[in-house]
Amino acid sequence: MSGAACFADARAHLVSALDACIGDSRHLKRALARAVVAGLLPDPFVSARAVAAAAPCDLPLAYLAFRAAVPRPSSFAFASLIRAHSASLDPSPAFSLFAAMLRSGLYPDRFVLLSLLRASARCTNTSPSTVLFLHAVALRRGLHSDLHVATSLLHAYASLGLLDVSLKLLDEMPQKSTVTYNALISCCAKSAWYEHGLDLFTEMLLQGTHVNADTLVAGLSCCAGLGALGHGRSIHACAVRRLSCLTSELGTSLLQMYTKCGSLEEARRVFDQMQTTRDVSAWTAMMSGLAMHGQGEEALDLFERMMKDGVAPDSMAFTTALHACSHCGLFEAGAKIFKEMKGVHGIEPRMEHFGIMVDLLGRAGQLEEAMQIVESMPSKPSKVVLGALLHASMANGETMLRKQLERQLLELETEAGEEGGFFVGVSNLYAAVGRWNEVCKIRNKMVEKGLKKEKGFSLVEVDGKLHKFLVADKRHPLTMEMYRTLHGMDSGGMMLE
DNA sequence: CAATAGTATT
Repeated sequence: MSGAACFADARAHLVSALDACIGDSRHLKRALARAVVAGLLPDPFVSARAVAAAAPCDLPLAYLAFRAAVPRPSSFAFASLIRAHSASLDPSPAFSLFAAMLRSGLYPDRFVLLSLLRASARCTNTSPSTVLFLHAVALRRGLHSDLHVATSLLHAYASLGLLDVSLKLLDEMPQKSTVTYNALISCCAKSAWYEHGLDLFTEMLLQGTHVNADTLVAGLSCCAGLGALGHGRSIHACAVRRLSCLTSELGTSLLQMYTKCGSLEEARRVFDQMQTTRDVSAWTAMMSGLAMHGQGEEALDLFERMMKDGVAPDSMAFTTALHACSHCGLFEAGAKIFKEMKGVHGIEPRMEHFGIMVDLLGRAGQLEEAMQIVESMPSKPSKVVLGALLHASMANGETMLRKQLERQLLELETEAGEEGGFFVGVSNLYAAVGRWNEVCKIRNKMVEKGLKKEKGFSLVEVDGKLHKFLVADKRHPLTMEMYRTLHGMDSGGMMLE
């Protein structure tokens, strides 16, 4: 056998060995060691296969193989690493790798593009220009009409909150899949575009696009946001008709929908049906529903039962349990849970937990303790935490502290370039204590920045049709009658609940 | 090799 043939043979052998241990870090290390000994790891082809095999389970090892390539890593090696990062907790290194890839003169292919779009959608701090750039790349390379690329692109825009762009893209897509719709509907729910989400759901049914369990989950989130009980019920019926059993995801969405729509009874019924499929999410949704309806004690009972059932609480479960305590005035129970969170369960409290604790202690009149919480925090308190403390100091007549907090909060606001909603929130806090000077200052600042708060509105479902009412809305033909009824409820001493 | 529940606050 000639030298060249021998080399090729050894290389092929090694590559198949590498492929055989994808995801198995220990075996991979052994195969890599053999590659090094045989002097084959620098071969870009071998290196790339090693990167691909190691990336899903052992990133440092993948980088080792990546850097070994001579003269440089191949496109395939870049793609594997970028893909691994796009799926990880912090996808941002995917972009540095992409930059390095471009610098070494390699073009992004379909796989790289898909991974980068996924990374954009999952990063919390992606800038719109990143997605715009990837969009341009897709167009330039003629990949924009590929169904998966188009779906990922639409999802990337939607994750930024640019839903109008996503909807336009959807409109222009020659073919759309279930996944395309699911991605968009769930983003609508996340960005409070509930009505659009439900419209898309209906559109799917009308044009015969297949609806799966995930579609129903996304649709239910929209119903929950709208309080559209009727629509929620028909999605529930749809689920019962199509699926043999309730998955925990679907059950959890149903719980959320029913409790947010005010039907605790139906939520309970679903929860009872879920005996074998209850996980942390399901327990959490039920707890939150109870707390929402003023049943804090029951929520805490559920929290206890969950742990007895052997389901470990996570960060969100604690958020919910603490909120139940704060909301229902169970101050001692809340303090105990907060302590045990780290002490017994080893879960580090985060910003939300601190915020709820400050709120809870403030309501209990324990301002000292609330301040201690803020001082004990590992990072700078967010505006929510400071706002809770401000609220507490106002309720407790602490002028000094209040003044200090007001200054801090305003600084935070101005540097962050906030949206309208929070400005209004802060100005309401000032208004509540009659500090009209401060109210004026904030309002002026908002005008300067061209910020406007979206008008408040409520939605009411009657006979399956949604009706929208803006603040001080008088356009409905039956306006007078409605206001009369409202006033009647006020003065007639009619009690709700 | 496209998307994926449950929380808190405005």
